[in-house]
Amino acid sequence: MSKLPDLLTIGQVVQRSGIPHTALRFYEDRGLITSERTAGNQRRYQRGVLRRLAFIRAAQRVGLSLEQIRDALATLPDGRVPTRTDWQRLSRTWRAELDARIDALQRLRDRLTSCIGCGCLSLKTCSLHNADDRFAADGPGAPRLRPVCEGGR
Amino acid sequence: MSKLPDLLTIGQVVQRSGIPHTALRFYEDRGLITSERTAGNQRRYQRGVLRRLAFIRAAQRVGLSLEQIRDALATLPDGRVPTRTDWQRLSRTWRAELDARIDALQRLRDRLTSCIGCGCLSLKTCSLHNADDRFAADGPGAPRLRPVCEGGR
DNA sequence: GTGCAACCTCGACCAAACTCGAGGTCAACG
DNA sequence: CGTTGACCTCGAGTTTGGTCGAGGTTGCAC
Repeated sequence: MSKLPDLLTIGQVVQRSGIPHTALRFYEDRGLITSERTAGNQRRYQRGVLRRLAFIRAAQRVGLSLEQIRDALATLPDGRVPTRTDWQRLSRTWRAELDARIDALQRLRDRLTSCIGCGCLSLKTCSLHNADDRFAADGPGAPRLRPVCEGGR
Repeated sequence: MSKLPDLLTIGQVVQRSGIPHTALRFYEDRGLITSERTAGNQRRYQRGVLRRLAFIRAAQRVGLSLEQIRDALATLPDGRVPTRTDWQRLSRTWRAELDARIDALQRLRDRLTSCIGCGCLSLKTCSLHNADDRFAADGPGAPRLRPVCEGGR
């Protein structure tokens, strides 16, 4: 009986994920994915890496940094293949963060229209400016989702 | 004469905008703002620069690149102080862009939940992955600033 | 007319997220 | 055994959006 091979070469992963090999190695460096090695020191990936990669790309698309993604992936079980439940847990986290992000964007859009749009924009009184302050002072507590763009550092 | 002391030093602009002087010079280099010079070669900003700066920060917050912002600002009249109407025109542009971004984020969130969340994630069939493909084809060169979502391009 | 803060330029450096290239190894086919 | 293509490491380069520091000038108060 022909059985699907359990381990993928880097070339196969490139082909199936669309992610360049340079990026794969980069992700490995950064601890987002892992690989085993053959006797000849070549990488062999477990199938699950494809799901991880899809997840990484999806998370990047919504503006999360590799560091944040790595931290999230680190919550997946180490020894075994993640179950549907494991992924669901992660997904719920992203869902909440996405909701927050959408919310922030909508607020911003509405302010932008009513504030810049009306020509009243003043650094003293404008709510857009105040919004900046609020963002800047967002500090204490858990590290928030990186804002869409961090105004000044 | 009633010559209004309309011109601000860079220090004053820093104080009133909260943007560091290094960034101000950087923005000037990139053509986002302009300044006049005194006989002694020091920058003097027109009052309107404050509104421009607020606009720049607001646009950055929603994930637009300085290049995009510069292009948008370039549509403002060159010789005269922009009127409310000028700003309104710009604001409408952003409004559309923001709407598109919000839309894309929502779609992504829904897909993420229904796709990764359900554990079905497959690189062959998953719509998340198909969305990724467009990304992978982005060609060589350095990565663009990761947009909130690749909706507008 | 001097002291000093504020300002100037310019080049180096930072961080993220990669890409590229050089120089070498491994695996499989003929 | 030789060739070819896939793979390896490691360091340097790229873009965006800045910051930092050195070394020099300006502006204003005393």
